[in-house]
Amino acid sequence: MLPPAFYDRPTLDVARDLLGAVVVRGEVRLRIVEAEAYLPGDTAAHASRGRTPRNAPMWGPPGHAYVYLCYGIHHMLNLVTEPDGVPAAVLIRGCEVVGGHELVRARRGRGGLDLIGPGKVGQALGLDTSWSGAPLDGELHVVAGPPPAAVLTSPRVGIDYALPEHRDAPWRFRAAAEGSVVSCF
DNA sequence: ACAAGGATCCTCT
DNA sequence: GAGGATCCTTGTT
Repeated sequence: MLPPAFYDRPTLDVARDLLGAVVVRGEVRLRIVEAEAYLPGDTAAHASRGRTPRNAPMWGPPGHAYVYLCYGIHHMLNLVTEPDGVPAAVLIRGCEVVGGHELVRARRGRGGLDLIGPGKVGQALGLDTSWSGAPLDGELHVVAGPPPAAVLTSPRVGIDYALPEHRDAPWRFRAAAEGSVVSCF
């Protein structure tokens, strides 16, 4: 499984390198195909408005989860990066189911196995805010996987409130679908 | 103690 | 393509 040192690096590098890796909780195994970086000093990041009980894990040691509730419904999974004391994380925005299909189907209901969208990832893993701050070395962890053949970058989603230089920064990373040409952006 | 809004998803038209 | 769901976190009174 990926060690804390993997996360203890510049967040943009970690976000890109997470593509192809597999998030594991029990039977459920999800290959990461889309992620966004939230950097120190980034006005799109929760951490930019100061440390609060909710976002405290972002300041914590690397290799831990930061899970929060969005729109009262969706549990978002982030992986904390950079050294202890530096607030940064990678949001897992999209995955492919590579194990535990039945459990994912049961958790997602009619939603099926499509896991493009951070809320769907949290639901497929059965996460809630009690997982926030959990180390990624136990029931929830990440293992290495084959990297994608190509990586697409684009601006991040849903952060219109951020300063333009952060709103427009290409800090969203997506694995190019196998056999596809560059498109969809 | 209160009000506002959010790193979204699903359904319906 | 638009709107509602849904509730916690946060900053303010």
